[in-house]
Amino acid sequence: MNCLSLTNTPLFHGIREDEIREMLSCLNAREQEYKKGEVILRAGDSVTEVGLVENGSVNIVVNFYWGNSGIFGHVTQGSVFGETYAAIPGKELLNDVVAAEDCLILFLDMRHLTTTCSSSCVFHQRIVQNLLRIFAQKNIGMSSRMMHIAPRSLRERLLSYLSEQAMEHGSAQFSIPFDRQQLADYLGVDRSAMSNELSKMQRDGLISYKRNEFTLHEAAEEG
Amino acid sequence: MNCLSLTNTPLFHGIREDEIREMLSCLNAREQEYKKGEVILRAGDSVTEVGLVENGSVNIVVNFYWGNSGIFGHVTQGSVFGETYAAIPGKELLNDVVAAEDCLILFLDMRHLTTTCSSSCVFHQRIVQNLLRIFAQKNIGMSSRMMHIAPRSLRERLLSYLSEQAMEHGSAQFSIPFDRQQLADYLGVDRSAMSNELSKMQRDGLISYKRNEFTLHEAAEEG
DNA sequence: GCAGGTATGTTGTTGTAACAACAAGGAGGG
DNA sequence: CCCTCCTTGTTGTTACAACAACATACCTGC
Repeated sequence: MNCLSLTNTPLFHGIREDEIREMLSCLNAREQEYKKGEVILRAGDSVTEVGLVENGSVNIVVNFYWGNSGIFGHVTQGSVFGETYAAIPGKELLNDVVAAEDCLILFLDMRHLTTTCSSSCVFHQRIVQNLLRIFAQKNIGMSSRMMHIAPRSLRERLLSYLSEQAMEHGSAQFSIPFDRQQLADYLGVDRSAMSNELSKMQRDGLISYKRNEFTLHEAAEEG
Repeated sequence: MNCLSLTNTPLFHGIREDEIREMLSCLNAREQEYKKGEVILRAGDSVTEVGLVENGSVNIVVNFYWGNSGIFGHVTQGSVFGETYAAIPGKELLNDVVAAEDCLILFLDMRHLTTTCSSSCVFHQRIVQNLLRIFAQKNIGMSSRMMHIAPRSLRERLLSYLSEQAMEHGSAQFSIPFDRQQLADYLGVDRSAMSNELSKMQRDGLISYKRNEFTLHEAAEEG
């Protein structure tokens, strides 16, 4: 049933399967199955556990005051949810977590995760580092997206994104991991408007591109 | 010189001043002063330490490919910076950290923070929990802002924000912590356009407000 | 090579939000 | 009280991005 090897999850990365099995009881872990559509966590709950998706996937659902709701995140096999709220004791959950398909969730108590027990301190440390890394990666992802969405104009958003990509690749020439539609969604703009703006930027000599291959040009080339 | 009590910082919260002093050597801590404008961390650096602002404040500065740059964050006394990158070994910093004024920084090695030493395990645990809380709060702040900025239209952004505020206050009537300009900046829109939209929404019967006091109305009231 | 589908680019129209400029309320100080 | 500063609301104009509809390029299986 459980096809997922916990060693390969971000949370247990660096710990052997047999060591994990040993830890689970000490960690006060519990497994629970959910049918598609079942609510796993509800807005208003006080969360003390991290949920690890062993099978299937879950949606993060936000409910608005006027009754409508929207899917704000999707957590797939091997990833965790609820960690943000579990890390702030007493903080009430602001969204629902709903099974996107039939799924199996492993719940781990946050306090047990972060508190060293007598038997396996070294693994606790490892898990803590993994947890911190998970948070940090989420943080980086969100803050760079924020950075790109902050400018008002379409062109500035594109420049901000391409600028960062160039930085990351350490080169003015690179390929991006998105197709046009995905990039548009990421930047929160319309796809065709974006395509349009890209070709204007190319005409203006700022960039050149072919499909996903981009090259950034110098700013002031007019001597 | 050091007017800041470390006990009152989010990182050392819950640990007494004298206990902190004891820990600092064990934590491999070092203090360093910077003059206004000095670069504390530079894009491309590999960061292993968390910086705690004991005095003054620092700016997070992003450099774009075309030479321009922008201030993307401001870290004040008692708060930390660099924690995100220190939590991901090997990850290169994507922005500069610059002294916004003369300042004193306490550097703490991330590995020492998260690795229990023989003498004071209980405080390490506390610090780890504090670190996780710091990350989690940053996460919540960013993801809710992302949520509000995601919609294209001004009205939807306002509804998203007001909806969340109602949730948090547990009531359809509440006051918001922003003035109009701050709210506009937060939502990434123009202030006057927002004021305009707010009055339209009031005319449409969706909400009513007076200054910072808002009341949300039912969606379908036509009976 | 051809057919069908998908991804990308192009164009024109329309709505909406930024912008600018100003009016109307408070709040605080002399 | 008057004056000034600051915040908020209002209006009209303009620029720009969403939208729709279509054209072209690219890919895949046949």
